[in-house]
Amino acid sequence: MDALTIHEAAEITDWSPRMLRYIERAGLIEPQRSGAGYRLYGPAELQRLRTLRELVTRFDIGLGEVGFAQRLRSDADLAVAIDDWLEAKPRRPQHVPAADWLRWEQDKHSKLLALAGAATHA
Amino acid sequence: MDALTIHEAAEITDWSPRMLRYIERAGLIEPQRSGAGYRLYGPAELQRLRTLRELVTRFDIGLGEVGFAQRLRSDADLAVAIDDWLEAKPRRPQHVPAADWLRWEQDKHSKLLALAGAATHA
DNA sequence: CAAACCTTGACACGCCTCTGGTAAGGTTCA
DNA sequence: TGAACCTTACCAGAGGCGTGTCAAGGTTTG
Repeated sequence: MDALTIHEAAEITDWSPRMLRYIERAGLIEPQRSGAGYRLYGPAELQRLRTLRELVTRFDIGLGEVGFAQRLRSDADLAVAIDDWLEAKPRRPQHVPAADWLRWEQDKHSKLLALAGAATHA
Repeated sequence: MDALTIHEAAEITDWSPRMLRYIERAGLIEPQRSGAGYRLYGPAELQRLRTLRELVTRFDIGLGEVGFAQRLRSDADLAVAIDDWLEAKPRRPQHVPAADWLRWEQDKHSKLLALAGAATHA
């Protein structure tokens, strides 16, 4: 059998068995199960566990962050909504050509100005 | 003067003054300051506050998430690293026999398996 | 069969987030 | 000047995260 049990996987990836279950519950790494329900970690999962550790320590992020990034790529509505909101910052992204930026910015403004107008009192 | 104080801005955006300060500390919306240090919210900030509220309630996310998305677009290294990790997700097609899958995995992660190889026992 | 695994569920603890307060002190303006 | 704002800096409390541990019970295997 080319798969490790949770304790074995934990040992060689330097996580604890507890954390392996936690990572699974976070939807990050979901190993196969044996007939009796035992978790079975194959080479791919082991590698992913190692790189996950490197990822979170290198950038000092949490598993929740990684899960959110995962959600971001599976939920297009969310990705678009957040991107729009961040884009609306009064800072011009460097990778957008000036002409495109301007036209896009005008579109956006026309939509928002109707709502924003009422707020300018003193 | 075309700018609101924190209490005024809070009232019309349906946040609390406390949360406006919190949102600022989270790096999401940083209003101008008056000479004496008073926060001054202009139309752009007010609109951004409203859309922020809609964003977090619609998708049930936290300010931390929005801040993380912001970090994601300003830190290319982070974005690439997370994207790579998510891309490497092992989706094992059910119709592929185990032996083929294993070889495919080895091709894909050939250099990584050198590290993982020691683990395949049991 | 018994040891040594595995499973889920729960309690616990420290730290962070979100949100509301309050206190001590500076600013604005009638 | 005094009321009514504003500022920062704390305390507080519920809830989530990261982690360990323990209990009750199923599985595997010598």
